[in-house]
Amino acid sequence: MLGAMIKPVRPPRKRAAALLAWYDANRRDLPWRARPGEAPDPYAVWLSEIMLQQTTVATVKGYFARFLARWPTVEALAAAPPDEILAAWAGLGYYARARNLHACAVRVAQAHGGRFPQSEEELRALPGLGPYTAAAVAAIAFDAPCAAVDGNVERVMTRLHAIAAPLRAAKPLIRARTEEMLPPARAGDYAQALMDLGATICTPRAPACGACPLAPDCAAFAAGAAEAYPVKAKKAEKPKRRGAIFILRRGDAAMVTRRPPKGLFGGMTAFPATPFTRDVAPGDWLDFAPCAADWRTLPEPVAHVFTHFALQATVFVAKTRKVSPPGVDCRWAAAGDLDKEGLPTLMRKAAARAGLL
DNA sequence: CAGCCGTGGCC
DNA sequence: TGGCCAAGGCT
Repeated sequence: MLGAMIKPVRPPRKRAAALLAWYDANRRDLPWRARPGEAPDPYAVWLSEIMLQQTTVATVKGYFARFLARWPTVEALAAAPPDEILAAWAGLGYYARARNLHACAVRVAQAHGGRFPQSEEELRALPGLGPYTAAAVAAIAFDAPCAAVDGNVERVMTRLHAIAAPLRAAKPLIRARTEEMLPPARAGDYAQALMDLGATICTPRAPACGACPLAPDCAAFAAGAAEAYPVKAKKAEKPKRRGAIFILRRGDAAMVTRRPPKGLFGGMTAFPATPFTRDVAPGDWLDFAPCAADWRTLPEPVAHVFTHFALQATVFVAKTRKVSPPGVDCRWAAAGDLDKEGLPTLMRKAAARAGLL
């Protein structure tokens, strides 16, 4: 009877074997993923990992295909004008990723002879690669024995071990639990297996525990409380802000400008606008117009929700006959070419509202 | 180190 | 409909 109260959990190595067996039978076929037995392309692995940061697989697929077709190698990407990369990234969000993408490509091309370094430490030193991405590229592209801990893994591990501490405090334990299962070989498959499990079985809501290869070991499942994990801190209330976007028409063209290199939409092409990082009172809006003109507001403001605030942007439109754009970094963009300019989604909404798209 | 940084889809 | 979520990194 001794031990009758102890849950018969398999040792980490057995759990990993069960996970890898499940992965071999259920792995997702993704465009950036090497087929079994084929060598992964480190460039494709890296590019996909950057795009997938806080971004869904469905959204990334189109961007990944376009980038890989246009810039097939890291050298090609390094040689591309940063503006073209930013424009191609438009709509994907978190534009610092695009700036770091190019900076990283240049570094790999120049300092590493066009080959990605294989160690987690060297990868971690590249722009845009944090703890997760460095480990993921090392494991997936080079089979280095590294544990890549992302949101999927955090969910799987907090459930597997019923880790009730809030996520931030739980991170060291989650890492230890992930590393203890790391198989000596197949580190890349292990990383991808955990992500596939998190994406298809161990989902945030309504997890399919009945189909989970780790269910026999899962403390949360045993307690019937899988959905209770991970425990997250309360989120701050999302502020509501107001602002304005200015569309200056000159015949068929509209004035666009280059956003400052950092901050919201850093480096992107956009219409002139009030600051969005704070609420700007309607009475102050015209202070930020690119020039004096007969500015008319469109009837309905454009609504756009960012990660940490919700914006209601009133769109102003005016016509001018001046030949030269009124500001530094300003130029005229033909309405028919606006698609190629690579406008962030908020600016596309404004253009559409003004009838330019 | 908590705040900043996009977007689209889901229920 | 609004909150939550998705393969995080930077400062």
